Amino acid sequence: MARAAKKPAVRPAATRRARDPERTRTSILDAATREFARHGLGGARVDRIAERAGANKRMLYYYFGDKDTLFRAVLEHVYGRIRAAEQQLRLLDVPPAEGVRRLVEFTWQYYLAHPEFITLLNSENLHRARHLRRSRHIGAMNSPLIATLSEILERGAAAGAFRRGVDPLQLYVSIAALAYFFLSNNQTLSAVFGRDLATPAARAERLAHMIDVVLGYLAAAPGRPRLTGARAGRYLD
Amino acid sequence: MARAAKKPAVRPAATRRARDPERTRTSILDAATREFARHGLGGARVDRIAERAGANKRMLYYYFGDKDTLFRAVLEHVYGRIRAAEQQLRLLDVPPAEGVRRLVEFTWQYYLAHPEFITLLNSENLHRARHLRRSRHIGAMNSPLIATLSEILERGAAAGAFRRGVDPLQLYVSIAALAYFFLSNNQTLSAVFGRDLATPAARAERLAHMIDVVLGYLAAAPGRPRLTGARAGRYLD
Amino acid sequence: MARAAKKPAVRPAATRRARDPERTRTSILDAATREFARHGLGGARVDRIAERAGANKRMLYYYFGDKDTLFRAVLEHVYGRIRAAEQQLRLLDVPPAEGVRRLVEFTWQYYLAHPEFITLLNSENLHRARHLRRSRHIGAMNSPLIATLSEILERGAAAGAFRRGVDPLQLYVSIAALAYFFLSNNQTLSAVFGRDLATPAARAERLAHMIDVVLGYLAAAPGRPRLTGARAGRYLD
Amino acid sequence: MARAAKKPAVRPAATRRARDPERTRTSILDAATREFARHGLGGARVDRIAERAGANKRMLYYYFGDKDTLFRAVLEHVYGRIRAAEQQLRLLDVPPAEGVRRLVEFTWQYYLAHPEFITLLNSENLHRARHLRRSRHIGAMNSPLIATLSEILERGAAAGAFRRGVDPLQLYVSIAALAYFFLSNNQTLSAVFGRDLATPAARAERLAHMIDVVLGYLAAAPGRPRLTGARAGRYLD
DNA sequence: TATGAATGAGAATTCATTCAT
DNA sequence: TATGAATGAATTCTCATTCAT
Repeated sequence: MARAAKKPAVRPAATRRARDPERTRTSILDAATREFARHGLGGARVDRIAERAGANKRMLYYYFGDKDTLFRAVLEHVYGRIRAAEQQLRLLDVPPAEGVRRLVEFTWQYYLAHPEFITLLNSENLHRARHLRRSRHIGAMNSPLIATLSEILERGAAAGAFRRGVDPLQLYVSIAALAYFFLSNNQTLSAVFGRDLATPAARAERLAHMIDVVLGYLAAAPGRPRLTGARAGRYLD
Repeated sequence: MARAAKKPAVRPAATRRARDPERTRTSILDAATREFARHGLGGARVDRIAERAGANKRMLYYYFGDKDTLFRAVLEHVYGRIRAAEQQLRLLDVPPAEGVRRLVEFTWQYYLAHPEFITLLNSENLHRARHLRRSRHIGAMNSPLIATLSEILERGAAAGAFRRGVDPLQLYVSIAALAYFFLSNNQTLSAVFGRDLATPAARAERLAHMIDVVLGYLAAAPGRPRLTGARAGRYLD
Repeated sequence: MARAAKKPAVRPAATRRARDPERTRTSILDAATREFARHGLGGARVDRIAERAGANKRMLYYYFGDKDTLFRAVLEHVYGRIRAAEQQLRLLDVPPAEGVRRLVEFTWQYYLAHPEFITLLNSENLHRARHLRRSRHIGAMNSPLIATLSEILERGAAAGAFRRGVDPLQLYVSIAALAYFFLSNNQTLSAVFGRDLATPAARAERLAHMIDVVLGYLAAAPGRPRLTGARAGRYLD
Repeated sequence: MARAAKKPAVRPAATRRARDPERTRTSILDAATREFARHGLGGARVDRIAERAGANKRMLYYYFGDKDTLFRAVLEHVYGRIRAAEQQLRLLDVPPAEGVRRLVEFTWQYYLAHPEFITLLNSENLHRARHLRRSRHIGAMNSPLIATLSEILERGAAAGAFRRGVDPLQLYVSIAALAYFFLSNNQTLSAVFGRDLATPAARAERLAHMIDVVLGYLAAAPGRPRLTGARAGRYLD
């Protein structure tokens, strides 16, 4: 209805966006990943995403519906990438202890190389996993490494190198925790302890420590009294 | 459509807020803590804070200047509370292993009882510790437990119960990490693994596992080759 | 938040719309009739029309130019339909009173069966008949029933059954009014009077009343003093 | 959070809006009445309302919540006005026929003087009385004239001047209908019949006709067979 | 004739913040 | 110290329309 008569669009053909849907979609997704990672869901700006993607803001809604759905797409995207990277690991090709060490190193390096994964997950947790739960791809986000780790633990225990009764899920979570927390909270830790924990040296120390903790725990002499499985009941609130 | 609209405001003088500056300030701070914890800095709403505090929005500016400064005040507040709680611990009154166990339990229980601490820290890290660095009280946020832990580690090593060469800061961070990550990421972990990790049983399991990991690591037989301190250089990027 | 987003569009060639220009045009017109009737001109959405028509949005512009012109086409379409229906009436084949009764009944039933006619007319009146005035078919929208009614009134008066001096246009408008208003305003009347006026019983009552009014008026005893024609001057503002 | 540092507001005190809440509210309501009446709910623009009210757009939300609620407030407002005007009528102070005539004249003149009432009601009916039904004042919108009319009909029937068995609600609706439809649809009727129905003469004619119809109907000789009450069953669909 | 992609100007609504009293 | 009213700049999302193929 005569919505403000169009200007004859004098824009030269060169600056017009190429008709490449896939490319448009991808550039929006990349820009969104970056924006959400940097500012969180609440702080992210749709305008900035569109601008950085070099796309018309309208396209963002055309392809993704709305901001929340776009956020979900971003989550699925980054989960997809970490799962793809995990596929490359060949943890069962080496001795158990080496396999665990590689898993710790991989986890550490992945988080280090993909800081957006950490902040995106934090945002999603702030929102109580609202978007993730709505995702149809959620099943695919469950890491296949749990099964691999289970196998490693069994082999290690069978060889007498590892303690018995370790829950692979708990261990997986702990490995993630040791790396994730240090990086996620790097800024506040550095501020509070008055010590820059982002230097290469500080990082190297951290990785070494993490490996020590994990392997040290797994290798612990069996004779010692220990809390596991059944005895955990003591800690029920 | 449909939202709260101005009602003709006929509040009788009697119900008007008493002129109790301290109480006003405190209720604003509490409401802000809750709001920032729940929605993050970007998602928090000044209006909601004022409303929940039962204070006029203007008061918020009167006492705290602006939203960012209020957020900083909240951070200082929650840090103050955890430090106060830590003061109560008497970790040196018991044997080293017991002291460490108590520290793990304390950390776990504090985070569990104060979920706002976790989300507030996550928000602050998203903002690269911007507010914390501006705080004059930042020195006071450095936990005194590092020193205590250092003493415990020494005693344990001297008694032959603990391994040597453990960096108390790294260990402190690891203990925090094992608890923090599980709780901070509880929602996404539960969603992805299709397993409710917020149940009492799941929590009890986690705590037991954490204690196992920490004590198992510390107790690890010294004879084994291990990566620490000097050898960490291998992990420099 | 949450809306329809682009799905990767993998529609197989087979399901693609056949190249049937007339069918495309018709389905767009039908969808538009429905959309404009339901939401008014301002509330109607071009997207919804295209979607419901199963046509590409571009086609809508190809065939009708723009939203306003499409609205005009819809008006012409519905006017055409009511005129066609009126052609079927054989009001002069029966006695005058019966003819009038049939006209009232027809009017009532047509509006009842075509609620879109009412809301479309309301929309057009809101826009001060802007589209209608631009229509080239506007002449054809003048109901032939005025002439028929004129003939009926004359016959009735000649037979001493009807009063004299009745303006057929005024009567035609009144008959329409009695039916139209009740149906057009059915929702607000029902709400305000706290009585569902859309039930079969309420409708039957209304029709009976309307017939009473019209025939009662026409049959009114002649001797009584009455205001018509010349004396209407009294009501000039 | 440092939302674009405010410009020092160099606006002279004179142009600053007076702190008169009631006046602000009223001017918004008036502007909204006009805008909704002219463009319908869908076509109305919140910006235009604010501008015409001389108020900041934000105030509209401050006082009314959102566009829909504002529309509801407008409806309540105009209903309130017509009910107030009806209160002034003293229909029982004159003979029955004169009372009815006055009611018809009042209805006509009110609609004529308040065209916004008509278009607002049309809009509300387009939206299926959605806003009205949500109104808490809906009870007060039921005209007290129904009761008055009932009394008039009884008196007239007792005096042998009016027919018996007339439903006051139906008659009230018919009176409204005869006036409302002519005015509501004036533009399309004028266009279609190629005759300007907005002239003083056309209006005078219409009013005279309406009075004739209503009084003629009421005065109709009782002996004639007639459809009322019980016999209405014939018209059940 | 048909389609999916793209556009720019709005549209409603929200937000942190300030003013007048 | 406290309050309700007011502000202007965003912010998300929408809409009619056009382009390239």
